[in-house]
Amino acid sequence: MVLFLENRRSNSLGYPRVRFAPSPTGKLHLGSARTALFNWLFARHNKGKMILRLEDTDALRSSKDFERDITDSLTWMGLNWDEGPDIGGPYAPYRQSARLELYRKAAEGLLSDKKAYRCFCTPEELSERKQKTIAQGGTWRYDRKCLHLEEEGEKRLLEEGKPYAIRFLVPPGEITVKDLLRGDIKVDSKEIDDFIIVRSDGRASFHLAVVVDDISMKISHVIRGDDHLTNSFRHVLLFDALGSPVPQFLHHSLMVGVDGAKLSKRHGATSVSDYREAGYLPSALVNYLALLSWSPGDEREIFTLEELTEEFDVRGISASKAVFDIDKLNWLNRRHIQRLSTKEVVQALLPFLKKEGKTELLSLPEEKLEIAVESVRKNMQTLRDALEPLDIYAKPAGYLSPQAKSELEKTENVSEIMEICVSTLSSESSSDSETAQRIISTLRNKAKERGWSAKKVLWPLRLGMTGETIGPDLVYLIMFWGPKGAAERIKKNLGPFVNLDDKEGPRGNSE
RNA sequence: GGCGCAUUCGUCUAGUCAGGCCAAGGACGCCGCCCUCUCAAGGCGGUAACAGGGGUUCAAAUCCCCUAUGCGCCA
Repeated sequence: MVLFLENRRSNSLGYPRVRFAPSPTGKLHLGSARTALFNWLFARHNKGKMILRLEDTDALRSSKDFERDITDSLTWMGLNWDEGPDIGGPYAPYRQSARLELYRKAAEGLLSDKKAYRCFCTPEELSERKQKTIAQGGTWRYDRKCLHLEEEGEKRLLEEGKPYAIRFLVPPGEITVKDLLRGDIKVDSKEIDDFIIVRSDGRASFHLAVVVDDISMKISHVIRGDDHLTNSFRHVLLFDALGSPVPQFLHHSLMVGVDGAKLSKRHGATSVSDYREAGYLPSALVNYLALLSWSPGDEREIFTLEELTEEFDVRGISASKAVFDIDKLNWLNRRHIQRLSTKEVVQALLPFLKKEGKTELLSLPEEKLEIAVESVRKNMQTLRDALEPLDIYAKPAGYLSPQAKSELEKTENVSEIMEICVSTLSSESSSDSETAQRIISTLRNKAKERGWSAKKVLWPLRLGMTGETIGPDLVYLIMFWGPKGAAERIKKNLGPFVNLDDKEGPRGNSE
């Protein structure tokens, strides 16, 4: 992407100040999380400050639960903030519901400076005039009917208590948004309506509130989604009208679903907490979100938050939309799980084991649980992927799945083979990895002596020990149960199938 | 409807600012092979793209113009 970097600081503090300003009207969305990440990386890389501001003026849709989900999710991802509603800061308060007075004052100031005016048009009147204009083939803009109200007329309407909105008087000329990714974006102000800054119910519009907050919180860089690009024209106007320098903008692309539409519920899980519960590591999610639209410029793909902080550069951000691809996230999650030690994987897994009520596994001695986890971790894409495979260690002996049974029925010399397995296992007693490996190679040799393939012995061994056709590597199974324990399991699982207590098996003792 | 932004393999992207190193590189996915007691994992290999059209130039994915498409915002 072409560069449009400027060193000019837009605040007077000499260090960058960025903000993440979610509305607590839903759980933290992946798209918002990506915006938060870009802000955070920008702040941390440039030794600036990250501000969390809650845009909670919509009392009906905002809730404390959502607020908690947002802060918990950010914290989980490792994205902290230097100022915010919970920790305060020099520009408090950090929630818009506590800043209404500021917006009211700003609106009054604009009104008395003649940079804004009262509009008494009702939605019905507006819609009627709009329809008419369109029917005549025109392009509708607010017609400034109320800008031209006689003083007397306005006074009368006010006295009557007629509700009014406050509109910003858009000055003529060209408006420029300076964007770090896209350069100078210009538009003729004729294209911009005299937009509403205070609604008829007295609430400040999004535009007014954001700009007033960004000014008073001395925000130097506004990093947000592409969907705000054309809103920024209005914001530039407001910064000017309020006598403030305009911050540097960066509008990153939107994250969309496979169908190209903005990522939403119908694409499946969309909140950070959904992914947390689905067994994704925060480091993997962060890595994935960063890699969507950002590239270090070389071929590296696996990054920790620390590495990203070090490497992050807005020049690496792409301006085009990014399709959310669960396959790549899965792959990255796998890689991040692989980077952990087995002890760390166990730790990450504990909440899931508890939640799923895996009490047999939770009551295992630490080293047994570690062997179990070690044996399944290479097949894990998500933490949840460990749950089902681990069940094999929780099941008591005395069971043969239909598939395992049918496999054993197909096996020739099954009694002889099982007898070899049991006697080999019984001759060892240590549960360490070397012993387990030695048992396997002994069995391989014994197969070879008889002119058999290794599979001829090892496959029935698996079936006999686990009662299942699929499961972890044999070495881990032997380590987990111990050689003697493994032999016992074979006897119990195969009890009704072959008589192993009888030293003279059906085919006789071949050793 | 107006305005704005975007457009390289199915997907994420490198390359575009400083035209030749690009018969376009990497990664995910997919396919195949190897490994192998199972399921996998892993290793190796393959597949596949400069939206279209004009121009500028000795040379264009890269510069200019037009068109198309997608998305966003405002109503």
